[in-house]
Amino acid sequence: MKSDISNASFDPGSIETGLYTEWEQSDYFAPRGNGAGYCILIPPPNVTGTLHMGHAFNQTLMDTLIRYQRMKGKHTLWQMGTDHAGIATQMLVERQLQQEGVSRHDLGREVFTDRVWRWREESGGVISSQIRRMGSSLDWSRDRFTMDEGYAEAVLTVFERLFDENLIYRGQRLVNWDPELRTAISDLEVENSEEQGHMWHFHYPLNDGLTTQDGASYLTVATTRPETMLGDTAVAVHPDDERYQHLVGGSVTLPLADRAIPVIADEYVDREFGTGCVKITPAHDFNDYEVGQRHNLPLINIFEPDATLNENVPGKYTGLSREDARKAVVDDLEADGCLGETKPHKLMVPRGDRSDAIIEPLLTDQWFVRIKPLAEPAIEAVEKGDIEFVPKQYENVYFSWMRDIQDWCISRQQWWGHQIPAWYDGDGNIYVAADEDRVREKYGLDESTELVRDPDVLETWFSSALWPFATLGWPEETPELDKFLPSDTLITGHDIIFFWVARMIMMTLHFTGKIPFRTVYIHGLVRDAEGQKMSKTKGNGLDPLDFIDGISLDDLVAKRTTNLTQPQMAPRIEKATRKDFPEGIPAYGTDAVRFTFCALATTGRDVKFDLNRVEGNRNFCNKLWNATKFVLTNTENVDLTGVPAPSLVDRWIISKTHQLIKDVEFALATYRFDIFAQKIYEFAWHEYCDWYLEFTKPILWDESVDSAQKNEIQRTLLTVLEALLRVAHPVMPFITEVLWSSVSERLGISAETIMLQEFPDAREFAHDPEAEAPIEWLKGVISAIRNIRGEADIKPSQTIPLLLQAGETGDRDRAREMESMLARLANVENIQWLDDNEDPPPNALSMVGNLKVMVPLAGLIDVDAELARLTKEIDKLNADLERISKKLSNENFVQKAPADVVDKERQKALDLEARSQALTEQRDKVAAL
RNA sequence: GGGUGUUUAGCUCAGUUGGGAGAGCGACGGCCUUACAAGCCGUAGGUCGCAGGUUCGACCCCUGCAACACCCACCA
Repeated sequence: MKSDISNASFDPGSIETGLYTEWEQSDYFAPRGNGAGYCILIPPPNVTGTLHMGHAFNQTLMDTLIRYQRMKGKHTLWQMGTDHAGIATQMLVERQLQQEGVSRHDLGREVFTDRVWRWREESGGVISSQIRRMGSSLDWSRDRFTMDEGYAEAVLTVFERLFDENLIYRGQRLVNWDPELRTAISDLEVENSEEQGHMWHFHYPLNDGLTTQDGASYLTVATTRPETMLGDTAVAVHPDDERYQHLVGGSVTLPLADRAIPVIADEYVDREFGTGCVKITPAHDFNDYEVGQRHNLPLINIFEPDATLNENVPGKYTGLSREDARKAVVDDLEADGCLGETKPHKLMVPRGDRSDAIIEPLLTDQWFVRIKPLAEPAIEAVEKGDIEFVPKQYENVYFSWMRDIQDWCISRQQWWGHQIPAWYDGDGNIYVAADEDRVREKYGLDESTELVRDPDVLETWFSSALWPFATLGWPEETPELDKFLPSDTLITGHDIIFFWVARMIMMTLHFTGKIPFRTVYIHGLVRDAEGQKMSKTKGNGLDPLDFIDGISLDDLVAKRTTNLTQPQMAPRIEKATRKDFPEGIPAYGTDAVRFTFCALATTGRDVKFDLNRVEGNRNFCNKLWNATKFVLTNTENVDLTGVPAPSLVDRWIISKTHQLIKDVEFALATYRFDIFAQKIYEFAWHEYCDWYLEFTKPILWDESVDSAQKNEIQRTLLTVLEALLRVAHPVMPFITEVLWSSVSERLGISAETIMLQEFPDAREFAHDPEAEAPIEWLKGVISAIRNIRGEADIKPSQTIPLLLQAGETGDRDRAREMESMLARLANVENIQWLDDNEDPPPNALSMVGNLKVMVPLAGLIDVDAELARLTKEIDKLNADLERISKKLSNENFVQKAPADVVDKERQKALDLEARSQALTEQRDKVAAL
């Protein structure tokens, strides 16, 4: 992309828009070249979703690695794909229908799913365009959807094989039931939260004249779920509990229901807790279910799928909601004199992660994956180190879950998703194959057998689990499977380790015999600046696109307050928004946002997202822009022929470039995206711009300097900048592309894009300690003068004379050599060397090593201010000196510490002492004035 | 109840095998110096959560405690 940057100021929107389309149309994102394969799996976003902070963070890291590896010459694939997101998508469309006043049942299954497909067509483009706006270099040509034809084939094949291997079964089990969505969900989809409730004590009258030890004619049970008592089928006590042993085998009458239920003994009961008597409701509690199994208790299901009470309870309760039934039961028990004490009680309430409805354990027929046999090899793969987690401690999280894994409920009573490929005949026999024809063929059934297909669908994560191989053409044997499986790095948040990562490992190992990926990089979750989870309900969410492209305050308020699940929050959200963003949010651009995410990606902790960081990094982009502008306007006539003969400052910045490349490569190899960003920032701003560009000015602008010398500087300005842009490209693709096109042209490089250039090689930039030392010395002297200026309040525009004295051998030559830079960067004139025995005029002194840097007072300097500055400096030195002397006078230290450490400390003490002494003498002189 | 992580400058966070406490933002002071005021120069902030231990030496290793965060778990 060609654009004239010499007169323009930095405007992210104008350079970023359009560039992505050019890249994509030029097919730069597709795998290319003969290098080794490198592949990253994208966690497929919901097809009907919109980009959120998690995506932006996640994709920044993935794209940084992908672009880096592509530049390293790898045959790189980052494949695009989206997820059908069963429950989430169905809920969304159902909500739309609700606004139209119809339900999915009014439409019927086929019309409804057609409607979802249509919605997917309409809205699927949103997330794609947002991902493009992030600059993510995904291979769109291989875009997959978890319900496209080939993918569906993979899903059906997996289901059938697992069924045939007896690893999938159908059974009646107590499952987590979401009464609002009216479907089963898996253990992982249940979120437990502590909520305030009550503990009720009920009296169940003993039968046959039995009494307790203290003479009561009833047993007292405690419960947090009064309404479930209507389904009780026993009361349990601990077998060794002396208080109740004599009652075991007897019975009580269940009030309200007026049934006799047995008193049983079971180890499950905790004698210490409550009264030591537990009501047992096998059909509505996971523990009670187990107890019921052990004692052959009947199961009485008292709930309809929507959690209203059914006909298995006394008629007056039938049809009531859980909440109403609870109240009625408590009231009626009280009226009957069966209610004991009631007290507030904190309890864990299970809620559906999608619906937020309270989950009900319910006895239903569901499909399960027998997971243990799949888990074992998956555990082993991580134990052996074939798969590695970064950071390492997540392996323990993985192990602890995998070793205690429970069978996986995969059927959902929904319409949107992969319908389960199982058919039933009139006798309830089960047949599994991809479609009905294949069922008949496989099981030898003719048309006389009537088959009905199971109406349920598979949960979304069942199909996502196949992502590593289903996207590459499995069950066909494709070249892609060969090249890109296993993939290299999986980058994801810790919230989906169980949902997705573990299941991919199990499924991929089982069906391909290969691991799905070598490294799992786990990043933190994105929170707001206060560390709160971002959520629509709280109204503290930020849409990445809003600070990439900017948004007005009114638009932001509108966005945050529409479609709220709790509309009453709107005023509060509006107020907070107007306070936080009085001017709306400016457009910071994608590069700044990506750079920020990288900088925040320290290992293993959540990130608090702060827009101030984005602003700072936008400024960094601006810095790069202007530096390039400077370089371009000062290198117009550069001559690139001949062998480079870099000067000392050139050699210094080249050596720094060498170090930069080594540092960033190490950072990426160890997944330290924060260090990667930090090194680039540090080098570009504080070495290249702050120092090197300033060093070049006196040379470039001095008419007495010969053109050959200028040319070397110009050449280095360009080559270092060109390398820097390539180093930074993985994290800030847009601005580097634009700047690079001009810089590379100046260097005679003809190439269409930076993204297919090689990543810089450290060996092409000489490591040069002999150039670094004098330049660091020069920086020290300049800083010393600036310090005197700052502290003594000498105007920058005031040119001052400079005196130098003492110092190391060679300092004198250095000073002469770099006089022009010293003069310009510190605005000094008449640099004068004094012999060691010469007595300097009254002056302000600063020490650089042993070198005395002096600015004559001569009416320039306030004596009191100078005394204060010296005192401060001396105090600092003396504090250091004291600490070191103490160390050195410790015999143990001198004897036991390594000799080189001791020598170093001794040398340090000598230096400090000399400097302190010089400054102290100086203070006396100034004081005497 | 079990587990993991965090605790360093006003804020957000680095600190690689134990050997002189750092950055960004913010604050303060000074500058329109011909790339950039989205900038430049300078300055000030920290008994590194607490208490012990190991060591010549601890932000770093060990033990205990505290606070916060998150994950897992069936306590009626």
